[in-house]
Amino acid sequence: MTGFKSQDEFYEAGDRVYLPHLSVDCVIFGFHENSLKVLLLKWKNGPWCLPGGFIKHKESLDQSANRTLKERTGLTEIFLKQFHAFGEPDRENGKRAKGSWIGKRFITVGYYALVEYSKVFPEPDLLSSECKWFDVNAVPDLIYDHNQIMNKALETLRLSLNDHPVGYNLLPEKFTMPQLQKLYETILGETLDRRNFQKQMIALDVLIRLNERKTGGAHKAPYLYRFDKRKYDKAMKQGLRLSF
Amino acid sequence: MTGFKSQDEFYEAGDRVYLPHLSVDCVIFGFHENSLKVLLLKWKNGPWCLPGGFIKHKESLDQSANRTLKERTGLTEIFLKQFHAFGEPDRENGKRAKGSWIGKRFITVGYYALVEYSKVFPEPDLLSSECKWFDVNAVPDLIYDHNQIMNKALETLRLSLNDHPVGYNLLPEKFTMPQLQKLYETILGETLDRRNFQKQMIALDVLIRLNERKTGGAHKAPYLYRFDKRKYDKAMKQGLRLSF
DNA sequence: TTTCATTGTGTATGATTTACACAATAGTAT
DNA sequence: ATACTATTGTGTAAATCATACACAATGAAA
Repeated sequence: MTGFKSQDEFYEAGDRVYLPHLSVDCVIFGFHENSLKVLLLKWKNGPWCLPGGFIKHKESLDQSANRTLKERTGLTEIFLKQFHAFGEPDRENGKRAKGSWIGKRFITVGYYALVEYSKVFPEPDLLSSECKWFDVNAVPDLIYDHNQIMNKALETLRLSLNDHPVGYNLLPEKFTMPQLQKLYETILGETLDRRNFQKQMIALDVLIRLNERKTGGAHKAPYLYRFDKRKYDKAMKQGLRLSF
Repeated sequence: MTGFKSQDEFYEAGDRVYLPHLSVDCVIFGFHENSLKVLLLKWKNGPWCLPGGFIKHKESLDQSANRTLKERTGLTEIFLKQFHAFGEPDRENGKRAKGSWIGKRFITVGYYALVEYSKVFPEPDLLSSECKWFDVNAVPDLIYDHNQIMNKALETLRLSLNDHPVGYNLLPEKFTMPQLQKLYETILGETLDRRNFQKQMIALDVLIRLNERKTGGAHKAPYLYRFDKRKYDKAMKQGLRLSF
């Protein structure tokens, strides 16, 4: 909602800047304390919703989604992927502001993002009072069809796990094997064998084990790893194939 | 373009019926004479393009795509799947009709369909003079970004082959194992081992071998098969897993 | 110093995938 | 009629991959 000073101004004049009937919504995933999180916004005096935005007249869908993401998280150059367009005519039942351009029917294009939790500083937008992380298993009732959109994003993420080693996008630079495994287990919603998991990850040949261990935990200190960017990019181009 | 009597009327008054800035485009795949085909339209005095349509004010995206498909092929209840939305601001460079609603920028939602070639009777629309099948390997230069849209559809189809036994949608009711294999080979763009292919297909347990053979070929007559709808549907629900 | 939860590591078994060859047959050519 | 040719139908062995599983080492906390 760049360029608007107030909510009223946005309601009245948004259609000079944005295409009518079209929006993007972002399902922003992060990983923290062994659980998968999603970033949500709370409307002023209203329900929670996915962070979204509109499409400027000379802007691509991807640019619009990136802009939304930057405004909510401060992040640029992050993993962002379109996954589905939602266009039921009644998807926004109960919409207010009937008269305004924004009260009209909207088709929304869903994107999901994978971000490093610790690098995000959630920022509400003009219309919202709060912006914060929720555990994906404890998402409240969202506005319109936003629960459905979120679930579809999660499903897409699950299905694409085997082609995209998501650790690279969701974990901090240095991480442990148990952390990486928890990430997979959280996304898949099932537990995995520790030894077999490690074997497969090592076999991908995109990880470097550092000569450091993560201390501070109450037990045996695990090794730290990082991704080998060169090998990672090469593997991505060829298309990975995992089997969980 | 239901309801319009002429091209002029459609150009002038389309925006009373359709949402602005939004369209759907359909990549309709068929299989004939051992090659994968795609159905294209030719604009009057213009280039070839994908069959597309617009979204009525109270219509969902899926309904709009289904309507387009029905109008071009006569078919209903066919396999139709949304795969991507295309929204570059310059994707329609060189567009005519600048003044009209239709001359404005459009975001298009891509669908691909799998249809039985022999059941289709291609019908041009108001704006086009021809509607016919092209081999996917011999598609002409299409308007705007339609080549890109088609390629993305093909890529999506390839990636989803292992979850959707496409034979059911693309082949006639009775077909031979070599036909089914050719279909897979054509979509994947690689050859497969004959015995291993058959083994996997049989193992899916969705095929019934008939006590008939296909005669007329110059060589040994192959058995005919058909899908066992019950088992097929059941297998679909559980999610297939092939490995080509 | 003991305890406890967690980490690091290898092998054997079963399942899956791949590679591969020869006899039967339906038309075609002679 | 006969031989020819391209294509079909079929099974097994080897290699690869996925799975199941246990014990010693360690770091912090008690």
